[in-house]
Amino acid sequence: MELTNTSYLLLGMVALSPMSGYDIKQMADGSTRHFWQISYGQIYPELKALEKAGMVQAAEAARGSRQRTLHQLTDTGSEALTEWISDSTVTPVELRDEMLLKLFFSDSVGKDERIALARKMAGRHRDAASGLAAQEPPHLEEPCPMRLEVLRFGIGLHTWCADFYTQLADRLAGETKNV
Amino acid sequence: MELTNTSYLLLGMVALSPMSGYDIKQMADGSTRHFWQISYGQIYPELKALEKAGMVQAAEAARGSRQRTLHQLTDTGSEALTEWISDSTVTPVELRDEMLLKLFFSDSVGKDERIALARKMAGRHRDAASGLAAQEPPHLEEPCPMRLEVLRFGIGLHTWCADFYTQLADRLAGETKNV
DNA sequence: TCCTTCATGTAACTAGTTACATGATTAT
DNA sequence: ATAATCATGTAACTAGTTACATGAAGGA
Repeated sequence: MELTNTSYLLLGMVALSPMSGYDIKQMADGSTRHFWQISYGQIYPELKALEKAGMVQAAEAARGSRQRTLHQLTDTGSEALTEWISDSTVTPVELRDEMLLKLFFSDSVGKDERIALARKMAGRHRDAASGLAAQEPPHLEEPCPMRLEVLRFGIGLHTWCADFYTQLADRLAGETKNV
Repeated sequence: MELTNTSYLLLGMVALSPMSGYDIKQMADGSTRHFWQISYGQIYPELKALEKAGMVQAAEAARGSRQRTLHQLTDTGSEALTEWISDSTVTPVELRDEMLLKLFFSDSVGKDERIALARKMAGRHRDAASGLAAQEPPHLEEPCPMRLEVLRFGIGLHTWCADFYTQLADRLAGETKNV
């Protein structure tokens, strides 16, 4: 079976503790979302496939009469996960930004629209940064240092972006030429 | 007809000057690639669709017996493009980074592997930044200021990332605890 | 001669999203 | 009551990539 990065995300999550598909989605939304989104449409079918491949083991764990299936990493799954993490093949970071595409072509529109766009972008990144900052655990204990490092990366990145676009907007507003 | 962001990328490109699908690909690879990739598999069918929708006008412009179809923006296309750029609806930036996903889960692997990964990532961003820097025009004339701003954004972003991962790797290497 | 670049295209595939359906539990 | 949350799932769709095919022109 060919595992995708999303498969490894699932393996990595159940490695932290046994989880349901719902748990994984919650966890991912609160951690990996800013650089790797996932949806239920991937999670549930993929968990089934991983179980079939012997990478995770499913166990019924209903709460009352509300069904719930916990998934636990197997030795095979753990091995596959470790191998994947250890393989440091360089892969490119993929970025897609509609607003940046607009900014790229915005020479043809009026100055005010251009500035407004840059300011919106600055705001977007400020919001993203503060959203991530809210995820930071209040206590200074560090059970999983790298998760915290990655979170701080996200905060720093969006803060940098916010600053860039703020400065850009200010600079554009300060220029006298162009209408 | 429902236009996608990729459609607008094509419109934006042919707005600069009439272009063939091949030209667009070259242009995009040398400019928008770092935040909006495109492939021939999208370009050619989409150009046909845009022509049918009256957004671009195709004209045969063979060089010798080597075929070539130039596409020119129509008034309808120009209007659609301007409207799209002017609409400053806030859309999220999409990021996908396999290596960052590995780093996120790398608490379970050895310290050396973790550091190696961070260094690889630093290198990746250094390379990306210098690749973009090579795109910078040598002459200081600015026909399309925003294109240059977006390029500088890319350079700055990757430089920031490179610095982050370098510092992270150094910090991890400096720590005494953990094996 | 042969490799690279110019140039256009398509078919098959992969990944991922959206929208929906179902139903139990808990909080307001 | 009823809204929100917990929980699982699927079908249809969309976007995008990959791999291939074709062929001419130009340079080594």
